[in-house]
Amino acid sequence: MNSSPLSDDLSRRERQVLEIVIRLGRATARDIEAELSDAPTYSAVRSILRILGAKGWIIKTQETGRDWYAPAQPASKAKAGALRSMVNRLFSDSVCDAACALLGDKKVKLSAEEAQRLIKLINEATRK
Amino acid sequence: MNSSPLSDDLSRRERQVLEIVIRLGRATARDIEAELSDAPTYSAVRSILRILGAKGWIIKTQETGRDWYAPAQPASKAKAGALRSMVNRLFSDSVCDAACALLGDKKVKLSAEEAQRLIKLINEATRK
DNA sequence: ACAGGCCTGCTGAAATTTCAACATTCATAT
DNA sequence: ATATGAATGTTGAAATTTCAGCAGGCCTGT
Repeated sequence: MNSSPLSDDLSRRERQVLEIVIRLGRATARDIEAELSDAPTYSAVRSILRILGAKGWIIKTQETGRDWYAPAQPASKAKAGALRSMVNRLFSDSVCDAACALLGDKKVKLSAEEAQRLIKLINEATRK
Repeated sequence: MNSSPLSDDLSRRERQVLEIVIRLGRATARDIEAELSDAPTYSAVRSILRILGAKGWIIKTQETGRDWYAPAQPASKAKAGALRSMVNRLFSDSVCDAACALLGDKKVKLSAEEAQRLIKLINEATRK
């Protein structure tokens, strides 16, 4: 079925690191070490990256002898996929319920532009 | 800071199980065993539940000698929190970007009621 | 050219997670 | 009242995850 990337296939550290790679889009091991709040050794970070590579979640490229890591899927797809997977697991796959939970938070404020962008998408997704 | 429930504090299995408890709202160990696609022993499921209890994520109540498990927070809060945490980690905390990723999926279809519900929330969240 | 620093690849051990088995207790139906 | 099936609590070993150290290679600046 639907592979649940950030959920079922990865250990805790692996997921943490993959999420950082996805958020940054492209990063070196040092970047990731810096992002990790409770980071272990640089060496350990690299171990995790190697595992993520072996599992096919990230790809490694060389540039002047330095390794760069990026999500195997385009970052936007990886993000959307992760979100959908969580919606599936937590909200019984109801995108509407999830979006409501997100937008219903009193602390969330939107600019006029943001509101417009969202409303446009909603209209497009509404069946006539 | 913001505790990242389903992210940093839990092992893979623990998160899997907690997500089920949150989705169901209230469940017995047997229920969870049934929901787990790659379930181990009933006994193992209970081990995980015990750990989740010790960590404070779920609470256990007795009813005619049977144990029921429920999220320590109301399920709706737990869900919203998990979502927010993912938005924070993957979308640099931009609720708008996350909602767009969710609603922008071509396969997502909304009913007229759903669209209305969302638009109402968006209006309320938009600063004048 | 070479020294210093930072990178990589690899390896194996510590720590955690995951799991199953066992003994015991409790509800229920006969 | 008691037998039966199912639930619980606990323990500890297997499996995985997590991590650090080391050797060697590649840039860079002097």
